[in-house]
Amino acid sequence: MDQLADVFRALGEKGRLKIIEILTGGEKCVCELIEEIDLSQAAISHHLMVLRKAGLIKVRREGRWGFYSLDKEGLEKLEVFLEKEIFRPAMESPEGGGRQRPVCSEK
Amino acid sequence: MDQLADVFRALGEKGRLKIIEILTGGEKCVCELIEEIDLSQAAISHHLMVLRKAGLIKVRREGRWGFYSLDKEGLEKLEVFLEKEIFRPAMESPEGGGRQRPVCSEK
DNA sequence: ATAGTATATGGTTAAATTGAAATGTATTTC
DNA sequence: GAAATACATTTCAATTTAACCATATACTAT
Repeated sequence: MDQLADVFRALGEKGRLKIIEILTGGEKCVCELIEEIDLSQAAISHHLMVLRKAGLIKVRREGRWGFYSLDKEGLEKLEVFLEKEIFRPAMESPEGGGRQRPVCSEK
Repeated sequence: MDQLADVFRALGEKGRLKIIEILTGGEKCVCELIEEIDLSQAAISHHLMVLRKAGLIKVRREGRWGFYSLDKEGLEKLEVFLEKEIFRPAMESPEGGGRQRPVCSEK
């Protein structure tokens, strides 16, 4: 449940979100990311690391190149959690508890 | 697209995630959150502000009390974005681009 | 071996975030 | 009106994070 916060924190940055979006188009080489994103190579490399630690992407190394792609397993875990624990309960929860006085007033 | 990062950043903290989870049970008074979460009143108040700015929760004020609940509209926007822009494309993207050599090697 | 290319990593610094404490502000109760 | 309650806001120190630069590694080509 603490890992989950890491996942969201990883997504909570413009550059990293951009990386994820690009990778929805399929596997990409680091050099392509560098071309498409206006950040230094070092910064992108760092962001890739953060996303990888969060379980959102994975690498395949081929010689001196690194090919990154979405980690479908990690994303699916996220999707399931969000649906089951957040979105569905949220939509089903009553619209306004309707209370006039809270619990704290009852002591 | 920059707001979106704010939403994720808001979710990327244990305490705030906990608040969201509690609120999936329906509207709650601040005092209830204070009882259930092991953080100072000030910290919780601050987290509530962050979540509110991100459009994830909303307040209803009743006298001196504040009742917080999930912002269904904001959550639905998030859900739609994730499904359309991330999860679905991710699942449909080819498993491994299969390239042996990247774009950068072609110059 | 040498040089070059692609990427990762470590050090540094600035900025953002966190939480605690104190204080401020309504609102209610007496 | 005074005291108490519920909560928000400000201030500050500690921690975390992002970006840059320089350097390191890993592989390739010569």
